Amino acid sequence: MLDISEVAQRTGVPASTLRYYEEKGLIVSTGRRGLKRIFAPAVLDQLSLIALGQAAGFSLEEIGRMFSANGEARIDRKALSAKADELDETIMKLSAMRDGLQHAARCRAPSHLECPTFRRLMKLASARVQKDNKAVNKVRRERLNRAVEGG
Amino acid sequence: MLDISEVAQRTGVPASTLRYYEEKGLIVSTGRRGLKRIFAPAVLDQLSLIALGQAAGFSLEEIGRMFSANGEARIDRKALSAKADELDETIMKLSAMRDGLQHAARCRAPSHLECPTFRRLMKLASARVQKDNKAVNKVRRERLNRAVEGG
DNA sequence: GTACAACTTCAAGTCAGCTTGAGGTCAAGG
DNA sequence: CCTTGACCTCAAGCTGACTTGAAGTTGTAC
Repeated sequence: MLDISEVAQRTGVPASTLRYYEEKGLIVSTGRRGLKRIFAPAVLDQLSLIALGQAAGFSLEEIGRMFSANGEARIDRKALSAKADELDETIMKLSAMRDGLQHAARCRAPSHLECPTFRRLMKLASARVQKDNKAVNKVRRERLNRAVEGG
Repeated sequence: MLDISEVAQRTGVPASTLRYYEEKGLIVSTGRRGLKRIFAPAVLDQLSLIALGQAAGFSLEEIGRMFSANGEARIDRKALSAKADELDETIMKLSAMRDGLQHAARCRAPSHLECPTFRRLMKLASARVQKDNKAVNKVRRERLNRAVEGG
């Protein structure tokens, strides 16, 4: 049985975040000693699972829907497979981007704006940047770096 | 010369966003007719460039640093190449994730938590999920979908 | 038995990338 | 000349994932 600071120390997840996750139903504490939360060691696995989900680009809400908060993280295999497919699509798109950027870096056109390949990429990127924009971005790559560091 | 609604219509970027981008120095309007902004057609390219950058996962700030706001978007080839490499790393990591998820979906272990491959993945993902977490996530895949739609 | 460090709750703040709303201006058409 | 609607500004609001701070509680060491 672990107290919150032990969990924090072992996982690198701050205590404030652990409380937040519990509030959101992503993890559970198995009891209290006075006021203080007590966690079962299984929570460590839970947290790894959450980190995995985040690194794969899923929101906490999605992660919450993927598996239960009590130690027994039973993931629906169909859902997992669907997520893998989603990820695969993302990967293919990012690959196209990467290739475009690489081309632009090598390309000898006087300006990227005059490089046909670069323009094609730009066109792709600007196609249908419609409404329904909402939240944010950025952390993802950082989180990924921390998560899978070393490949 | 285009007014803001024409730019909005042609690019799918809302007027409010265009004003926001101008405020942030990502684009420039070439003048005013009365109060109303006037844009040079070059802004359309600018906006494509911004969309491209966002789709590749860069923040507006990074994008701003990569090229100037006036039509002449001269991108440093070295920076481009570096970004491509960054993207490549991201892709490799996401690929590892995808493979892990696929494995977990097929794997016959009673619970994913008992599947060695899945555990290895989790370990990777949870390694060094340290401090310095900040902003958000999520939109990225969506934005990418809009941006590169159709691969 | 008392000090104190470590916990607790709850409300508010942060960040990016925008959107929304109130209230104001002004060029063009009738 | 006057109306109108598209534009303007500025401030505030929104989402997700947390963090921070104030104020209260408490197991443990002395």
